[in-house]
Amino acid sequence: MDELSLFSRIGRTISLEKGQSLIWEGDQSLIVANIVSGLFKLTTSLDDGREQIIGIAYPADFVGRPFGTTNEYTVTALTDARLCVFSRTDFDRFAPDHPEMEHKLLQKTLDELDRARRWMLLLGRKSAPEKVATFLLEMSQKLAGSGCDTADKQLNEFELPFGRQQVADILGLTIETVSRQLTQMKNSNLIDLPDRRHVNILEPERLAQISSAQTAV
Amino acid sequence: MDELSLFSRIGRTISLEKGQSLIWEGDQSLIVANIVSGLFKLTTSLDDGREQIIGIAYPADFVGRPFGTTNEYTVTALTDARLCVFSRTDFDRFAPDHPEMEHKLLQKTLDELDRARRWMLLLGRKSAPEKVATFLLEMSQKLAGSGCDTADKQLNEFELPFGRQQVADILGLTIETVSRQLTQMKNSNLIDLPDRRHVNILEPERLAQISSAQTAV
DNA sequence: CGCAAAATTGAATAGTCTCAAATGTAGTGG
DNA sequence: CCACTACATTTGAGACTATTCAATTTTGCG
Repeated sequence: MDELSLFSRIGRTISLEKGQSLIWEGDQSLIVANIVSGLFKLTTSLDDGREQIIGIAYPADFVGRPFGTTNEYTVTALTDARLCVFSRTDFDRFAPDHPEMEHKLLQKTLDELDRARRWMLLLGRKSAPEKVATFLLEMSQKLAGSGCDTADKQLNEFELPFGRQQVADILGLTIETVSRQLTQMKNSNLIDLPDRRHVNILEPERLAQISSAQTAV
Repeated sequence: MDELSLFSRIGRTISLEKGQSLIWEGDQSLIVANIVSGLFKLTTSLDDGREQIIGIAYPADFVGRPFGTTNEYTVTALTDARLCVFSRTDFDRFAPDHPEMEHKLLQKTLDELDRARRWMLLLGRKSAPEKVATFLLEMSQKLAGSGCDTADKQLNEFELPFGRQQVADILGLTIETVSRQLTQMKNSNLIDLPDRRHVNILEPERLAQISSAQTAV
């Protein structure tokens, strides 16, 4: 990310408080940004308020729509956060002259596309128990990657960075269904829920079975 | 696409018959390809056979996973088709030296990501009637873009390149539900279905209302 | 402690799916 | 040209899952 640090000079660092939005769906694409710290949700909504979380952005992730005129989604801070913001036109001019940066952005975008498409299978074809199980396993893997406590590939005890409604918006369910599935899993001793933000996976294998993981051939 | 034609020399053109697959989910990513002619579906499946179509690829589209080891989805021809195929390792070596090509690929990938995310809203939050209405409008727009008959922005009479089961796999519904929604729309005189592959949109505005299109602010 | 927000629980409903049967369509060979 | 077959689609009835709406409980915070 050498060139990115070079590029950083034409950007400016800003802070956002939890709940504030950086970009709105439907607005003109005026800025792009690199996340320095904090967690963001990317969302689209329907007129009547139904909302779908279409992505989560972590530190080092890139948000905004370069080379395009319109933002297709809203970007909102889930925690207090800091970003390095660039004007989109500056970025669009700068990028073609810095192929190494574009290459990295391409790789990130390809990864994001794979993730989005994997999630489409969940949204279109999985049942509520399958959705919740998949979500919990995915979170345990993602949060393990950040390397908090152990160097394990999976962390069975972790803090959820989302409220129940947000989990529902990620899975395409209602908050009530998410709640019911979680308590049911707790009652089956698959997981423990010490408080509403913490999850403890007691039986990862059984949870994986429930999640209908694709056959790793 | 000048550099692409240069690149084409290290690729070879192949033909696929309707129904044949070029790439399998879970397999190693050995090839990437440019579509010359024909239509493809990108799919992921669960163990028990449930399938989700996560994308459609048209001529000039790029398929396969560069800069990665595993294919996350299956690529299958929906019609007889021709492609220009490259070994992934060749492509991966070639690409970083051809920033203009990478730039175009980045733009395509960003567009794909936007489309995938828009579809996540449909899969996660829309009802069956909304899904079918959205699908019909999207198809009429996409097929109008190819410029068959008129230069209109929307073509109200068109041929569906999918069977009912494929429509179901695109929308995350069952074939029966798709069928019921279509006949219901036909009975309401919203659309006409001359034969099972042709659709005629009689009332685009009313269909747009049903589709719960996002507010274009 | 008391309040507002978040989460859980319950009962009833609606919507989609499942399973089964009937109908329609395209392609083949007589 | 027609009958026959295989396959795709439609239709129907019933079951079941997730939603809706309402009420209750829990949590975090001033």
